[in-house]
Amino acid sequence: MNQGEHVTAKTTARLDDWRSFAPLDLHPILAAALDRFREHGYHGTTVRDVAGRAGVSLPMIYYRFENKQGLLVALLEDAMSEVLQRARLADAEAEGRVLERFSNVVECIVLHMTHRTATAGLDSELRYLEPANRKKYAALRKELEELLLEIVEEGVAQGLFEVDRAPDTSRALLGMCQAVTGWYHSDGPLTPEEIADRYVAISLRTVGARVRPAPRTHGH
Amino acid sequence: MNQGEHVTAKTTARLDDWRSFAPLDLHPILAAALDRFREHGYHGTTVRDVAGRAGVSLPMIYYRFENKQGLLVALLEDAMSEVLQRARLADAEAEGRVLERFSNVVECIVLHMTHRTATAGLDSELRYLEPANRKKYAALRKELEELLLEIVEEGVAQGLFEVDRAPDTSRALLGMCQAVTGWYHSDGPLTPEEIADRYVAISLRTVGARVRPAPRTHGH
DNA sequence: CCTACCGATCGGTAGG
DNA sequence: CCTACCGATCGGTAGG
Repeated sequence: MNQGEHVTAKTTARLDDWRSFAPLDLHPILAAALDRFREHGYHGTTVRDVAGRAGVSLPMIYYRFENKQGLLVALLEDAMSEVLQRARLADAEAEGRVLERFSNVVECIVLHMTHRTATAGLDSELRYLEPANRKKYAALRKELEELLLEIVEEGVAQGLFEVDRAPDTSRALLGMCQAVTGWYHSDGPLTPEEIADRYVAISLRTVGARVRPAPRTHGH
Repeated sequence: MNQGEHVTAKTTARLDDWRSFAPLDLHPILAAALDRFREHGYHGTTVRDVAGRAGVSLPMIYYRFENKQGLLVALLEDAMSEVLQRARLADAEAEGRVLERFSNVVECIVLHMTHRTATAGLDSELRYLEPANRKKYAALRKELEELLLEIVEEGVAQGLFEVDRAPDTSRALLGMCQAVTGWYHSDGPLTPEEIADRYVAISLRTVGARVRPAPRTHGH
């Protein structure tokens, strides 16, 4: 069962600032797989394509990874682990102030969708994961959903937010953020930071936030 | 170049009530293709799979449709045409009352995402369309986006809605609705109508609608 | 509207 | 007996 040293995830570097995004430091094979999956989808990509683009032999892929599925698993889990880690930092930084917790987490998620569009956009390929792999990924995503839900519920409890149903609302918000990967391009008119700010404002309305925080400006 | 009588779209029946959804009356080949595309994706589906499930020979597929791409094109354009047609009816029914126009259109879009989850969920396969086909589909979708945007802008103009940027907000709303196809199941706890109602409420907050008399605590 | 096929390529693995 | 690979090819299947 256990063979060699397959690269699974753990490509993510240590994070100290949840707002800063260094270029993804992926194994060349994963970088190639990501590129092809984004362009042709999981099933539209051949392992030979990946090998060719990575400049390695096809057997090399199977030496480093269990199989084609292993490539998708590594990319998906890497991305989800990273955004989850960032979201927890963003949350913690607010030191319990609900409005700021909410704003930080939404900002962080949208920054992830823009700075990490390629990996974040792989979310739609999740259905091609084998059941065991999907379960692991779903568990990670559920943690993110529950973090946001908990914040929304706390906001309601404190009378700062007004929503009819917190679970529906937080799920809707997450879907709204995820959809950014469908249209964002790094050469578009808006920076990731601008988009994140706008989505924070939109999200605050969605939860019926009573107090509007002073607009944040991004200096240089 | 031109051969036979290819089924393109036009499977949609005439609509008189935008809230009622009859079962999709798809050509058996398209129904089979839809089933396989949903389960394995476009590239994960073989034309032989489709033939087998439809109970026809593989060449029969190519007799009725131009190629594999033609199956996806027909399904995608059919679905988008239908929701667009419904949205226009939903809009017209409000006879210019902005709050109702907005509520109707959002309700209608969410009803589409739930009653038509299979076809609506094919949206993520749009990137596999050849450029010419994608352009046609994108044009249809843009009409829906612009309908919603126009309503949001009118609401702002009339002082009924409060948003920072109408284009961002309406795009975010559409993404929020589209995401419903990712989790909705007909055997879940909520009916399409219940989900639509909840999304209307959420969306009204998102546009800052003065849906009920604002609590007059102090001046604003 | 079927049988019979094609050029090429699929994901994955052999021996060395 | 391990690692990092190679050229060649496996049994089957792809869209047409």
